[in-house]
Amino acid sequence: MKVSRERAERTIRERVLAIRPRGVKLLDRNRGMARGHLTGGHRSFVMPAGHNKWRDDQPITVDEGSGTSTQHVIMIESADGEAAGPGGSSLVKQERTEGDDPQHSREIQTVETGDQSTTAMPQPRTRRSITAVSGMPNAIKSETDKETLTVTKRLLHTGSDHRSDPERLGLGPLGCPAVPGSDYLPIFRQSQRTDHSCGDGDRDALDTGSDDPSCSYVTEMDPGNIPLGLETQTDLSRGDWNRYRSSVFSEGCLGKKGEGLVVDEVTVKVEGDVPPTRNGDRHLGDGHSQGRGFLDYRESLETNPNVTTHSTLHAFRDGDPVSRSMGPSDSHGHVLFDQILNSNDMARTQAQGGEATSGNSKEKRFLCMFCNKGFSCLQKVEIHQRVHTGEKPFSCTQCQMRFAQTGDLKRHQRVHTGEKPFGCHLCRASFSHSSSLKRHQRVHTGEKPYSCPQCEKRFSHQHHLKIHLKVHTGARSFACTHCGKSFSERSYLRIHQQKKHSTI
DNA sequence: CTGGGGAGGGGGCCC
DNA sequence: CGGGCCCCCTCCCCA
Repeated sequence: MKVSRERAERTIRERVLAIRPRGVKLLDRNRGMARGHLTGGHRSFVMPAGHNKWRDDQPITVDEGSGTSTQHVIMIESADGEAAGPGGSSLVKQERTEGDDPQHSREIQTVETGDQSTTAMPQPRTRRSITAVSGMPNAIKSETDKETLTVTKRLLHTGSDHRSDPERLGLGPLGCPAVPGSDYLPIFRQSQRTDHSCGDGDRDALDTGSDDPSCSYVTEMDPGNIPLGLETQTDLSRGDWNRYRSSVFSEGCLGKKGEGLVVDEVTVKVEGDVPPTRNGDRHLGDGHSQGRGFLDYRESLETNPNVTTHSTLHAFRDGDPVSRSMGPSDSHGHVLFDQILNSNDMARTQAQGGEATSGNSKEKRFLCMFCNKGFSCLQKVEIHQRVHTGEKPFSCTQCQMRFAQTGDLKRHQRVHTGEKPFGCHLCRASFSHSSSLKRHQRVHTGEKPYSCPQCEKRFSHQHHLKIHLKVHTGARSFACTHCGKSFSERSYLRIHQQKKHSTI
């Protein structure tokens, strides 16, 4: 397998160098940062193992600046790809050929001009989804889905260390980094309008009234130290806006510096059915434990044509199409952005961070470009923005789960190790979560901090209160598909179906 | 059988 | 990086 993979890589490399030295993205999901081979791999184009049926002639439109060209996408599945599970190894090669498609040109133009023109695209192409599910059988979207995909080449940077691994990003310690080389200069040019920020007026405290629609950072590009290309995991729960934009950098599949080849910024606009939100997905699904639930979750992420990713590290440039799309002038972007945060996120943002920009603005000068929440340093805002972008650079070596924060990964790994370091001193119970222990101890203390406003009933779990509230509201949102009977809880529905209809 | 409630597992996110 | 909170999920018990 190794020989096979090396051969494939060598072939790709040779062809890349021969054909399009700057326009290649190589992606190997098995060689994420954990292995240190390809630290900047994006999951932008993920062909499922077993679905490597992307034809060699499936084009991706590429803006070459002065014109357009068509790239071919070739998926090469490593021999161990499928065996490695959903995150199996795969390579994506984009091979440039000539022969423009007028339709592609139109797509590029619409993207380059941004704004509503993208949404008003007269005849969206019907195209096989570029976002496919790893290991999922019906991954390829219906041909009827209207999807477009545009790859826009923006920045070429070769010959340097395209650092993408969070540990190598050159970012300082989380505590508050001295951004290397003062690369980032926060500039607050936020509009009084907050269309791009979920319409949360509370976050306008630091607005300065500039017409610039976005909170921008000026990046003084240091060719040798550009933090780019965090591997991206899309996350519908946080962002189902239709714009897909990520920066694709590769250090070269062979891990050799200087061969980095760049299809730099990839803008993929996908139009299709309204995507399910994560919450909706979960309600529709019937399992969420580590097995099936996770796969469902992945499916929701990767099969949905509206899955988007966004590499925030590039999003601060002026003239950036994404910035425009998120700007007040982009009504479509406004709508899309409203979808980014579900109501829970909105409420949480307001509750937890809504005052961040107003309470201590001097301390929290770095604003999230998506929600305007303020942070005290750049790295924190970058981590926060993963909430919106879906970037999850930290992957579990055991199960392919991915996390936006390293601490979450560390905590998750207790699932595999069985470690439960939080033991109750009143009983023998132990937990992997500190919060679980704290919650458990309410059993001993009798504390029930969650009270129902309707009947004064109290609960030790907040979720219990939430369920209980349905008693008052009469909400029954789980209906049996067989008999129509509705239930207030999914578990009730499931039990009902098991007993009445023998499903599941 | 249905539904209410207790409890634990675990991810997201912020401090 | 750990602590902590929030949230969703499932399982279980019991009236």
